[in-house]
Amino acid sequence: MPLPQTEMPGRLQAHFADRGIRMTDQRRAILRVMETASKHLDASQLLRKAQKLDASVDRSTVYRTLQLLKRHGLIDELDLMHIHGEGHYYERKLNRDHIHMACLRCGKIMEFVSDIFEKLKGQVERDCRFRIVVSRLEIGGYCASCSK
Amino acid sequence: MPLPQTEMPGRLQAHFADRGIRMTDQRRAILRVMETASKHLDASQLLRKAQKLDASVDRSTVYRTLQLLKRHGLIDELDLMHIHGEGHYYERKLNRDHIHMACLRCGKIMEFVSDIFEKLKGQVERDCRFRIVVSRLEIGGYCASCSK
DNA sequence: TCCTCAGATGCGATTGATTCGCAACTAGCG
DNA sequence: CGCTAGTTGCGAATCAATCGCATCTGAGGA
Repeated sequence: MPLPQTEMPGRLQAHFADRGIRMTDQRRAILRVMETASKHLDASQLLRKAQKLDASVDRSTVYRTLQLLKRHGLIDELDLMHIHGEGHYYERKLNRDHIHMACLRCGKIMEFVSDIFEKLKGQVERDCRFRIVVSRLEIGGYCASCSK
Repeated sequence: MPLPQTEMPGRLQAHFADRGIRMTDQRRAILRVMETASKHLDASQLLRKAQKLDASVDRSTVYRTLQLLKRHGLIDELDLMHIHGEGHYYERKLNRDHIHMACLRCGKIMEFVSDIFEKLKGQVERDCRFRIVVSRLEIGGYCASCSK
């Protein structure tokens, strides 16, 4: 039997609690959507989904919460090569960075984890004496089925 | 003694001529700015510089020409981690892809060429059977002097 | 050299994403 | 339970980028 929502805060809510960041119904809804989203929500999708949990959530609050999450390094902001317009996409930052590939023909988004990517970041930190906070590798091209 | 402008077209103008793309005074001005820019112009900087060469250049023409250059794979579009707002930056695509690093404190932009990056792209093409057309690796963090 | 017209341009309006200003509201501490 | 700093909703504003359309022009052919 699943615990009631308030007792199953998830990592994002836990992070907020740890830092004494005030929790509101609206933030709870937004964080929950981010926690459970399968992938890559843009601001308006996030708004719609959050409003299903708490109808009072406003667009501004979504943007303000996204900024908060960005500042705390809890989410990554993606462009996905602007395949669907100029907006941004968001996803929870997980332990492992990954590459995003966008097929310019069918629009499919793929992800790829690579040790070589980790090595590359290591090289940048060492050779350029640059302390990496956030990194984003996006690739546009043609997926296997579309390049045939 | 430098040749007159019309006889020194540069690579972008040459590419246009090769493909039979119509050349106009406005495009000549915009291409010339892109050719000679040291780095990373956004659309409004590009507009201002192009208007110094041809006062009639309009904002729309700048955006239309940027689209044309993008479609022909002659320029890369960058975000530079949105350090200075939501707009885009453009630079001529050169033979060698490079990584862009943006210092979150001082705003400095650095570039870095790496064989490991080339290897990583090779891995993606091979392992994911993905034909890469364009790739963009941007890193945000703290440069050597700012991390002290 | 001149004609012609597909393609390019300027201008102003428009879109779409994001941010802001402000008055009202509320979480959470004492 | 009351206080107050932090948060919210709302509507207006901003900013980048695009569009519609009437006008103009590059460059190939007569």
